[in-house]
Amino acid sequence: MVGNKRKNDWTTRVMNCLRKSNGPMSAYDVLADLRQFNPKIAPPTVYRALTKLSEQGEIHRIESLNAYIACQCDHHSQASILSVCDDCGSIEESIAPQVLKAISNVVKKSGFRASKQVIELRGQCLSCHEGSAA
Amino acid sequence: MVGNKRKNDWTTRVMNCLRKSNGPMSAYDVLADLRQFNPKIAPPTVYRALTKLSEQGEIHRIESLNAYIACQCDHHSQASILSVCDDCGSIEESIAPQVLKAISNVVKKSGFRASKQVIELRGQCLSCHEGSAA
DNA sequence: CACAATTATGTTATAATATAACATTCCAAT
DNA sequence: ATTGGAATGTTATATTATAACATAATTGTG
Repeated sequence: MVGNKRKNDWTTRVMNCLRKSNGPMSAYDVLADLRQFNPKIAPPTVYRALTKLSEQGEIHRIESLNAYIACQCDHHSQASILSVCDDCGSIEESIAPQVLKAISNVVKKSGFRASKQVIELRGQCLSCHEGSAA
Repeated sequence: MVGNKRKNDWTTRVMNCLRKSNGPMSAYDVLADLRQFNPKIAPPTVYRALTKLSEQGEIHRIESLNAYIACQCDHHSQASILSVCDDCGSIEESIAPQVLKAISNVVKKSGFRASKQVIELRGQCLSCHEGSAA
């Protein structure tokens, strides 16, 4: 085969699973879902797929939730802000060039070389706070 | 008692433990350390203390490491950038008003209300990359 | 092709992180 | 002293993740 891709492998199935999901899934949520294809599938298979997809920027690991979500934009491999609604669990992904710029301005001073950025917001989405007292 | 503080409780001991540490500690690292005061101490005690200290801004939970570190600045409760060196494990904390501003500009548009920001960088600190090919 | 080398996948077991649920103690207010 | 609430202790278990090794598929080379 020419590329490094194969049809119907677990990586593809994990990707499909996350795309079908309305929200973030834990690795074990994904595992449960994949049992439909093979009831004997084990955690390492899922984690390997999640790692690969994450490296490729096709999914995001939400560090503050220990959960995973399909990248919602086309800017794979570009850092984004993940806004997690603590009420409804929805995730919003924002492309954030201004934030990346601001971050690079800050760490430039100290000489730190970032290979990865984690930017997550926890709070309430618009529809969960509008009309409420909070 | 007047305030809500007590001397020599576990919260204080956890705080001291993290302050003495050179770097981030896992909850179980802290647990092991606290066994010197009471060999029978159990995880919930440590997690309760970590939660309380975290809410007060006296320590930071590093989400991408599942570890904890004493706040290194005096700006408790203000979001900061945590730069994690993947080579030596050191953590650098930067106060980041520009970043907070940039983030607020981004999410303002969508109506998301952030109650907490997680901003973490993974990479190499200055002393770990200077003089190296990378 | 035969074979070795490499990479991917499967499998078993266990490590590491975190919390639920309930019991007990402490202490303040009545 | 009693009660009510908060903090702490205790037991058990849930959740997340990886180590270590086995097997199979793929590729490169003579």
